[in-house]
Amino acid sequence: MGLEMGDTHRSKPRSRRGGVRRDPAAATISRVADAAGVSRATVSRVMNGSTTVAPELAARVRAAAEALNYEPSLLARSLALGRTSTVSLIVPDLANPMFQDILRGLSTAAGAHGHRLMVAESNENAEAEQILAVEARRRSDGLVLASSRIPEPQLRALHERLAPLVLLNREIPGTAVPSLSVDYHAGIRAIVAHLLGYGHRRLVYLAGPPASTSNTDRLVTLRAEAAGSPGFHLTELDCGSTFETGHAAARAVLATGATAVVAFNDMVAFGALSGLHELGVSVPGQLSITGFDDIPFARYTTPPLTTASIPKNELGRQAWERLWALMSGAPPGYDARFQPRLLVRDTTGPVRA
Amino acid sequence: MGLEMGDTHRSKPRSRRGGVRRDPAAATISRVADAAGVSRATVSRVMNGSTTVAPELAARVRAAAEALNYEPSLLARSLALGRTSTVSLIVPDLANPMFQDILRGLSTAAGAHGHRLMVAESNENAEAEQILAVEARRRSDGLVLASSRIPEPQLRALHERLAPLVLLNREIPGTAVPSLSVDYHAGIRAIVAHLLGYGHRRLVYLAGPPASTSNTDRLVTLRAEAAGSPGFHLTELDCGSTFETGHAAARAVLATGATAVVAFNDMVAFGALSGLHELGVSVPGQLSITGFDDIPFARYTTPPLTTASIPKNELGRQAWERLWALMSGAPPGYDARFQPRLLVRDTTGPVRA
DNA sequence: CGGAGCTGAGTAACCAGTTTCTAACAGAGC
DNA sequence: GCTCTGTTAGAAACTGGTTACTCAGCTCCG
Repeated sequence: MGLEMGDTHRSKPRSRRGGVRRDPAAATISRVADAAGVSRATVSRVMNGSTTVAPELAARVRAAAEALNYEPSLLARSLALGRTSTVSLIVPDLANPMFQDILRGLSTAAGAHGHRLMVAESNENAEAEQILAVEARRRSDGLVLASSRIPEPQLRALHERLAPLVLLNREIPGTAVPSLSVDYHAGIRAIVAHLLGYGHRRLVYLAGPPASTSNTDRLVTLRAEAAGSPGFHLTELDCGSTFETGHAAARAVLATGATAVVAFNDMVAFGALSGLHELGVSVPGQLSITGFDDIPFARYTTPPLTTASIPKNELGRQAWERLWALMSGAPPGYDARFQPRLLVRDTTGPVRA
Repeated sequence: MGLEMGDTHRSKPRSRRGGVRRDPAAATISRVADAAGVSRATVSRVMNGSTTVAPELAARVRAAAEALNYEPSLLARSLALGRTSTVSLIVPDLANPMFQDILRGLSTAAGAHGHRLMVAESNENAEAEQILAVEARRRSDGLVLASSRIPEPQLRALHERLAPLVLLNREIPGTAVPSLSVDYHAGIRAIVAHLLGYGHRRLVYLAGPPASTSNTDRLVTLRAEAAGSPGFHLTELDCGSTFETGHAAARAVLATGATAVVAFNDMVAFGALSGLHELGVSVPGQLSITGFDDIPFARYTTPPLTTASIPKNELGRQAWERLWALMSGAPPGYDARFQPRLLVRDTTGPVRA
């Protein structure tokens, strides 16, 4: 049975009046309906697998769609359905492998539920992040903010516009916004205990971006530990979150006279390691270094990096679960705070006698 | 002048009949129009900065929009305008910093023209990439495929559906699809010349993903060089494109008896460097290693990596230019093939006597 | 043989915007 | 004072889909 170019149900002649200049050859549902000699409703039913269409009619519609290379407009579909089947993730720095693992976990979980992930990067810029967040949210059904740098007051003012919203490594106290985080306090305590155990008493902290709340967490704990242990001396050095900043800090680190370096994260630790190596400093002989996150290459540095591992993939996966619950009206799970696991590798050792 | 909750132009009562369950409190253009006592057309004009609205009316509309927290639906807007002001980028592996630089260049350039970038990752999977490409393209106004792993026949069959399309490190001969690429042949020749200059004659190539055309390019050139230089012996080792695969190849590299390693890219080189170090091999004393791409941390490895640098940011920026030309009907620029620049750092040295 | 029940497909309302056309009104010119 | 013209804003068509409602036609049963 061939295609009948039936006239019966032709939609009213398109006068192209209020229209927009647009590809006139583009296949739309109306064109397919005309070609198959059925109504738009029937085409829609066939395309969506409704069973209430006679097999022979359905075949004709499918043939027409095929012949015209028809693909339903996702835009129109989303508008009609009121959902895009898309969720967004915003991260401060895509270059940080930590966020990539989160991204993968989220993307995979979302994909398994038929949702696509859109990713945007704020480049550590809180202003840009706010704009991005609002816009990304408007184009999708839900939003995940990872390590948001948006200051608390703005975030608090914004969170209703962003819902359904899930936060990673961030929370808004007093609201119901689901939050998944890492216990940086515990991680830092483990690192400090490890270093103290090796006899280190003079530590230097390479601080991350000031807008990072997880940086604040680390700092608070370090100061508390320093205050609580007699003989423990802590120096703080403003650094950043990248190789470059870590590398650039090497000389300043040496100047502090510290015997161990607690870096904001693995990238900074790696940069510092490289910088110190260039200065002829042996690690861990002269100086111990720790990172944080356990990004993939941490175990391949020379020497392999002692760091605190966090469940990045799991953060992404559970972020999806919370978001999905929110979107489908179910109660989201309880907030979770993951405990980092100290991985002792070879950048830490006994303090030099 | 306050808000008049005028009734005059109220749109016909919404019977919620054909409708979808949806947030009934959501601010729409109709609601704003009602609140301001004007028509939807007027609200639209005000929101888009049309000057043909009386200032006092415009103010009333703005006040109403403000009061209702109105934000135009990007979906509806895109549908009506026939454009989304969004472009998509698909990469095989977001974890590769090389793609991040491309991403940044593209994102920045697109942003400067009021366009947003959506990113998706194919995980080196050609099947997934095809699906992603089609879907991403349908949600945006244009598409950039970076180092596409889609086999030539499929890509050729697909390229019209994907237009406007720009390819990075890939081309479809005989079509008008703009393509920006890196001259891997030249890069490899430079690397080989450098190694031969140091006296190396036995080289091993750590091959990248088989689906990567740039891997094929490298391989072709290496074989040609080997065939053309008497005494030049080449071994090929299947590897991959990540730290892990490079690391895992270390033992096999040693077994070849080669004096120099040409790695597919910097990540593989880094992994191999780490693996060799663990085996007690000194670089470049016993073995020289080269990478490719010059990703940010290449200069921070121990020792810093000799590699071929490519203009990643520029690839992204020019990809936008080509795409923008395509979208606005202008002639895209000529295809360009960028010449890598050899960066001699410290992982290469004279062959051991 | 007629009415109830079921099935299948069309009609039209709807999503939330933009834009063309048109009508009302005001001011200018004769 | 009347017509012509220019502005302004509303009505309605349009983007491309989905779906509630309706109705025609068939089957089945009393």
